[in-house]
Amino acid sequence: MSNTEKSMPKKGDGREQRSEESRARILNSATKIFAEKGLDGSRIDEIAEDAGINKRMLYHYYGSKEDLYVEVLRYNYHKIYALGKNAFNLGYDPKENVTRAIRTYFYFLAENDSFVRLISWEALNRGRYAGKVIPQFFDLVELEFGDIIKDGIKRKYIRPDMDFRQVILSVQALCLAYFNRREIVQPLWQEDLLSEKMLEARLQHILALIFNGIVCHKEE
Amino acid sequence: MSNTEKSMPKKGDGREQRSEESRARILNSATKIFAEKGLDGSRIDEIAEDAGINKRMLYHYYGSKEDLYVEVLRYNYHKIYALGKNAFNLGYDPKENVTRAIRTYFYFLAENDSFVRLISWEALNRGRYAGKVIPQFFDLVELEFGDIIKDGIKRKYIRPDMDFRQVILSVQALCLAYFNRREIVQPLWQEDLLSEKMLEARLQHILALIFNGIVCHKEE
DNA sequence: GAAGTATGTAACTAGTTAGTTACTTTGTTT
DNA sequence: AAACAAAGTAACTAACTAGTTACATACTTC
Repeated sequence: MSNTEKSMPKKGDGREQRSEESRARILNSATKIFAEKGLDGSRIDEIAEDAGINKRMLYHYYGSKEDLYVEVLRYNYHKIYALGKNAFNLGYDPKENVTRAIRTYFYFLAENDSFVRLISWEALNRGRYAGKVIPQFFDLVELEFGDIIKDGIKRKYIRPDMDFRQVILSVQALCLAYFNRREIVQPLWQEDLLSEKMLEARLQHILALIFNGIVCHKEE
Repeated sequence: MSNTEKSMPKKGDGREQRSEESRARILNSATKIFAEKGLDGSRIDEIAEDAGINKRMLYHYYGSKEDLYVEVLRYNYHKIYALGKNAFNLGYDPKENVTRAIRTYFYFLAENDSFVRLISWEALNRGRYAGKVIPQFFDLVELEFGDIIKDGIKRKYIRPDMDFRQVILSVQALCLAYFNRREIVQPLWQEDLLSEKMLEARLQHILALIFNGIVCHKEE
């Protein structure tokens, strides 16, 4: 669905508001198209058309294709930054903390396909553009999750030989890969990976793996 | 390093051999450049120049940019197919089997950066091109690793509630992410992620996670 | 309500890019 | 060695694409 229909500027609007709406429409369309096709695969004309705006104004607001791309990254990374700030706070029970953080992260990814794809493109871009944006946002989430892990170790719930950086990377990987590699996996699994049932099954698998691994343990 | 220097066709070579060499040089250069920049980011002219060959011949041998890309995928997927055939055979000890398979896969990725990047691009392409190649190769590896997991369950070493498809995806994710997200992680970790020490540390972390998870267990 | 400024449009430009064509060189076969 | 075919070259084309320019419209402010 194109962006145009839902919010073309009305004639009576104030100038500032219309401009604000134009900027927002461009950002939404750019998010959609950059996420779908990457920086190289996307066309400025397509973004402008999808946003229902003239190319002239797109350049007026965002300067260049690359600048727009960086803005898109900033805009989307901000979402997960906000998520971390709200949902990653430390409660008493370590298992509870880790579970909540992973669940929050997992369902955030499930609902933000653009985000998943944007960070995947960026990984392939070797973080060339994300580097301009990440220092402000990303490590904050990582650090907050890192605190949860470190707290779990201190309370002797998590094994002390676990490097929290490795754990963070692993949790990210386990969550991301499910969405990231969805289209590759789908034909082999023959199931709708985004159904409520399958999402929950994946989350439970991740939690089981993170907490206990695949091996039979006598206790629990 | 360009491909040209090492193997420009010698004047005395037979026609067939020169042609074979040209095809190979194109495939190597294309692998390098497609892996680096993706399908959209790569230029045919750049590939031709790197291969030290005229564009005319590139089209003569491979037809079109997309066809060449598919050939590159086929060529590289074949490597891991060969790997699976040799290294994923079933021994007696389930833990041993899983360990060997993961170690083999992990170090294969460590040594085949192009492969890592190509499958990552393909995930973002929604498997559009890999789909033409995967049926022959990829699921074979997956199935062989699947057999190892299923065997482990039968022997009561692996928990019976583990879905082997989820386990495969998780192992892939844990290995891939380390290389895939290397450049993003590097500035935060401040270490050379490809050093022998760090590679082995990551592998040990993956094995620990897969077998036992992060939680303290009394036995072992 | 006039002047000024932000928003918007369409046509254009200069450079790029996948793919082609007309032609040359070189190895092979008889 | 002549005839043929495969390998190779350089210049070209048509379509595309990021970014610009000259011009028009409409809101705001004085």
